[in-house]
Amino acid sequence: MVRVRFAPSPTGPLHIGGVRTALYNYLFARKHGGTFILRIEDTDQVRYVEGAEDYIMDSLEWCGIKVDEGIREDGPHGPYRQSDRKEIYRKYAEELVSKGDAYYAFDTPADLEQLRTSYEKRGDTFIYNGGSRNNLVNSLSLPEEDWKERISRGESHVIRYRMPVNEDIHCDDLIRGHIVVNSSTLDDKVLFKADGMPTYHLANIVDDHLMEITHVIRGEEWLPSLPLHFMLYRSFGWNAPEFAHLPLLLKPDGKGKLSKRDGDKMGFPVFPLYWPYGETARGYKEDGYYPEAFINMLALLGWNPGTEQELFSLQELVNAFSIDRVHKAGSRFDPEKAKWFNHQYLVRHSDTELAMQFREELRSRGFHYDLPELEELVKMVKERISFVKDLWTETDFFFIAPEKFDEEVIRKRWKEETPAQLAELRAVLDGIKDFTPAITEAEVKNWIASKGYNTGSIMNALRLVVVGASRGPHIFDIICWLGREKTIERIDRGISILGK
RNA sequence: GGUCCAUUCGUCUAGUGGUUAGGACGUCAGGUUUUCAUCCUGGUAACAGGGGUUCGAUUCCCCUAUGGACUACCA
Repeated sequence: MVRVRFAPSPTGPLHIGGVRTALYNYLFARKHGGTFILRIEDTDQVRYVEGAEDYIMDSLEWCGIKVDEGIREDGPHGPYRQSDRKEIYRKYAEELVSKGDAYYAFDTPADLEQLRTSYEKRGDTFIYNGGSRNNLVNSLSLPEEDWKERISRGESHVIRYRMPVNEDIHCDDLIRGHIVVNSSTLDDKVLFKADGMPTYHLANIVDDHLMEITHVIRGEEWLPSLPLHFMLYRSFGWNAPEFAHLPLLLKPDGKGKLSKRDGDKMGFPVFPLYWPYGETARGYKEDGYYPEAFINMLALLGWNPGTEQELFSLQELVNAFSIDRVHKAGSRFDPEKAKWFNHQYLVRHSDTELAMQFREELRSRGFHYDLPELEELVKMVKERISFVKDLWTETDFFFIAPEKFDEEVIRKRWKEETPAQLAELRAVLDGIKDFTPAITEAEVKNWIASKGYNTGSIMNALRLVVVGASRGPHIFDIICWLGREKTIERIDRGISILGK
């Protein structure tokens, strides 16, 4: 039975890299008929941010990633928040001490900091491990009655893992294969902090064991601690789960991990939802992305099915997903492709649905229209937009007669004879009984031909007075949607403003 | 600095010893649309470098380079 977990830390808004990690865990669980668990790792009391926990859960919900066991849904392995599990960790740390695989250390952070800088000055690196622990203040270097006295006195202390000396640690990763690290390059990591909380390393291993996690799928930033985690499982005598370390999401340009700064700089969100606290951040949802498009885009960043299919529903992703098709190298995030995905999903939405959303937007702008009219509009422009909000920018001139007229177009299209021709056209339009695109187009073209006018100059001048610029759908679709009256109004207005 | 991981078009990637190195995004050109866009067609563009192994390496091994992660009583 597959059991996986997504274990974020509530230190701020959930980054899209985190969303992808959650997604891959979810896909893997669903693919194998397993369970997807959300565990909140809030053992750092200092970095805890109010609201982050709800943000994480709301984000997953928006994405359609359903949690099977977690804070909101509860489950048989709770609680699912580490601060609520506080009581269980100390005894595991003590268990390791009694086994001789961990020890008490009394060095203060200030002492260690000083050591680090003095080593650095000499060009050395300070490592708290088998090479140095005997010269430091801990239960391995101190006489037994001394360190026992310190503990009973309540002296501040931590519990550190006793990393073996010069032993090759062999680990396996589902994505990266076999990895060997010599234990002497590793340090005696703190497992239990002086504040009574476990560190990530301890809490993570204990909870994964207690929650019967079978596969740990997490970001590549955890790869360096994989040997430690292997050792912890060994010390506890537990079977280790399978591990898979996902490649990182990189900046679209330049170097390094994708960060909030990149989004701000290049104009795209780095978070799924709007983050309302402190330094606010925009979200994909509020930017107008469909969750399906967002998820689809994210899924293909670092994984692919080996076929040429690019558009996947969540269910299709579940069916196609496999961990061994996850790419090894980090992937640069491409905001342009994200837009393309959204466009693909937008055009697949029905005209009616888009029209309903558009109607809401128009209402907020003070315009009230019926659905069928708006559906006509949607039909005209949906192919050329990526977001629902683009409906307005593409069709604003349908609702507001142009205030300004494009200078470039005026220069090219507004000739001496234009006002007179448009006045004639006005009369022609006025005489058309059935004001539909097909009939209007035919009548107007007949008139142009009979007069020997130049089609291009008439059509473009008409577009100029109706739209104000050289853009928009087919001109006859535009004027027929507007109706005869408004079209004529705009012609009159254009002639009076642009004159001759 | 140390440890570990990675390296195919600008970007996401396919490819597991013999391919004209394929697709998508972007970009460019042509066609369509007497607007703009869409759409269609086509083009551009990649195996980081050097050694091996092999009849033959993008593919296997080593070195170098480059990039990345980690190096906290943070996760």
